[in-house]
Amino acid sequence: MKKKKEVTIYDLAETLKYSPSTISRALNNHKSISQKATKEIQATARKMGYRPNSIAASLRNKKSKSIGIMIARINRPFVSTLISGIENAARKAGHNVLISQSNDLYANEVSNAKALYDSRICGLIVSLGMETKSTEHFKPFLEQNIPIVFVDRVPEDFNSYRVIIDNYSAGYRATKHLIEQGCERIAHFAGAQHLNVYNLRKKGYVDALIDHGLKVDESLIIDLETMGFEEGKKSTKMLLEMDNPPDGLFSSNDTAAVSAILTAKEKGVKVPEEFAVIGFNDDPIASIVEPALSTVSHPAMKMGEISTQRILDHSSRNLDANIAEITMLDTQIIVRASSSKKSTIK
Amino acid sequence: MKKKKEVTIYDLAETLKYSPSTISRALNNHKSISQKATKEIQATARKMGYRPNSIAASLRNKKSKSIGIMIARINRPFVSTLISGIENAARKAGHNVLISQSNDLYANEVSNAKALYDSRICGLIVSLGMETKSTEHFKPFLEQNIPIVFVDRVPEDFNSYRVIIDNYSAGYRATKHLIEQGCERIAHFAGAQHLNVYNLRKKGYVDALIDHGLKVDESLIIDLETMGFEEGKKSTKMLLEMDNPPDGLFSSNDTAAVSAILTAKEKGVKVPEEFAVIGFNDDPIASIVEPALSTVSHPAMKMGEISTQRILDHSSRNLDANIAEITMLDTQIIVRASSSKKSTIK
DNA sequence: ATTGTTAAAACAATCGGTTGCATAAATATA
DNA sequence: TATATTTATGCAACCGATTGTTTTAACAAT
Repeated sequence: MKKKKEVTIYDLAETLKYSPSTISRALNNHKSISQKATKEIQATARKMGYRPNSIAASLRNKKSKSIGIMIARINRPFVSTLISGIENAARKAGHNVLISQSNDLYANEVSNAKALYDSRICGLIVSLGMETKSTEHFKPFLEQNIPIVFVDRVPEDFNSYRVIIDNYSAGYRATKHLIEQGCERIAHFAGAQHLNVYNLRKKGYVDALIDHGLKVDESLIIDLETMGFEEGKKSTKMLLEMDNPPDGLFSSNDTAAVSAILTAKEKGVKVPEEFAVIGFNDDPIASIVEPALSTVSHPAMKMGEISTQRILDHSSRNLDANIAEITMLDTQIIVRASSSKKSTIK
Repeated sequence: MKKKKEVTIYDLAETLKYSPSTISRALNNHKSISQKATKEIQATARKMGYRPNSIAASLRNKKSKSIGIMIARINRPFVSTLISGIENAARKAGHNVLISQSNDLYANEVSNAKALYDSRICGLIVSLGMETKSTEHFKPFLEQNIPIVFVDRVPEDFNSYRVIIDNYSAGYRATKHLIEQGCERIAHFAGAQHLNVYNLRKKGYVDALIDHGLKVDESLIIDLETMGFEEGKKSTKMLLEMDNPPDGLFSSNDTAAVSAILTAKEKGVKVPEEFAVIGFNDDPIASIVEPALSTVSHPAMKMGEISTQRILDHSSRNLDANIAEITMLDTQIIVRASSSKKSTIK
């Protein structure tokens, strides 16, 4: 219960017979303070165990050095890696990282936005939840010129920074890869279509089929709601029990893709020979499942770093938050055994 | 660049002809303010778009409503789930969560501790990094009566809250399980021995062998430094190429256990018949590998929630941080195919 | 009508830095 | 030597909420 008294700039001022303003400036290496005084003050600060109170500074500056994160769930490989990238970059720049997760509930997203706003974060990084269709709750940030960076799952209609991958191209290339492996009836696990990531992947898939002279069969396209394991399993069963089952599958995530592989094997359908599969994300499970899952890799860590950079730049250059700078990153098709009908890539 | 002016309690005071103190009390539902005034003030606050400035409150209260987290790496299944649990519980209580990762570097851990301290967090949740042997950098928190909760990887010599699992018992039971399945020469992948989690698991392993009349062969115990995939692979090869190879393996994490399974299969060694394997953590890869990996499950989410609760309780009941309350949670042996030599559990 | 009691609201200090402006001291210029 | 200029430091207001201590008002008791 006895707390050691904190050392403040006032204590330093008294000890050193300087004014608090001089102490403050010296600690911040302000040029208008003499070398001698600066050195002396910093040395004494260290000696006396001075620790800056960043809350006080934030209040005065009307802005904290904290970056807020809003995501649906932290414990997803992609998301946790994204956060890791954000944290690394932020920490290096002397910023803190505040996280909040919505658990995919819109109401939580709204209240988290409020909480982060009240914390006077200097920037916000968001990947939308499944339920989110409105973006009203982000407006207050722009009104205070607090930059928002949308990552991966971005809204269509909101003017701000975006750090994304080319989902259309990724979907197109993943599908093309299956076609090149000789697939002729390719199914697709599509996610919730109001989320642009899933929507664009599906578009890429459809266009790839068309461009290669394959017909688009709506019965092979399944909009999985959660893209979860059980859902994938059920849909795979359904697909494989069709009169004219597919010989390939492009799943918009790895979880569903892995469940498809396991389900196919259970049913005695050979992967990739009779059923080639490619997923999306390159989660750890992708390299463990047998046959190993071909997939599309996301530069998650890099996306986090870039998002942070956007915010830091915005703050330091005093930009207007009401802009729309889009950063689109490359994805990579990772070919593993689950789709290798022709080559003998393991 | 044009920012909308923030509404403060002073604006409300002026509009409503009340003093700022009355406004503040009314907004906090203080009993000394009349029902009528409280209602009127809260209504106007809403109408005028008032948002509390939690920074100002923190400064005045000398304490923020933020819980700090220090971990080695965010993008690990156990850690991200732990954080998820912390965040859920904290958010529910109106607290923010500040994260920091050390990437397993001691220097980072020290500087992150400083940064969090400067942010005047109201509590700290820590899982130690691989390199950490000293705990000096945590002392300042206790001096300010800021509670520290160590989770999972806890120090031996630091008096504070701990939320842990019974690693000794888990190690003992995991090993016993292999013995019951008929294993007679059981190897062990042990982690860095200065970390108590690995140390205790090893102790449990050793004692289980002894208690069941098996001899402890030091050549079967390998202290993997990072417990990573490649390291596991190399060590598994080494083990299986011994003159008298082991017929079972208890690995202190799933990553190394999975690599062992894959390596054994590559070498034509049958799992579990010739080489039964059990891991630790119940990562997603454990259920995907074939044969599915038996393992020990951690209640990661719950550990996060409990840790948060410790901090909230501490703050609300104004306790002394210099105490050592230990919460030990149960683990569960999850039996899957990789260790099922006898039964036919899938 | 006077004093006592209670309820409601105001006053003013405080938290710990930051910063525009004023002032003092030191140096340069005329 | 007097004045202009530069350099270094101090003064004081400010950020926005909180809270112990009055003060004021309203009502009850005598």
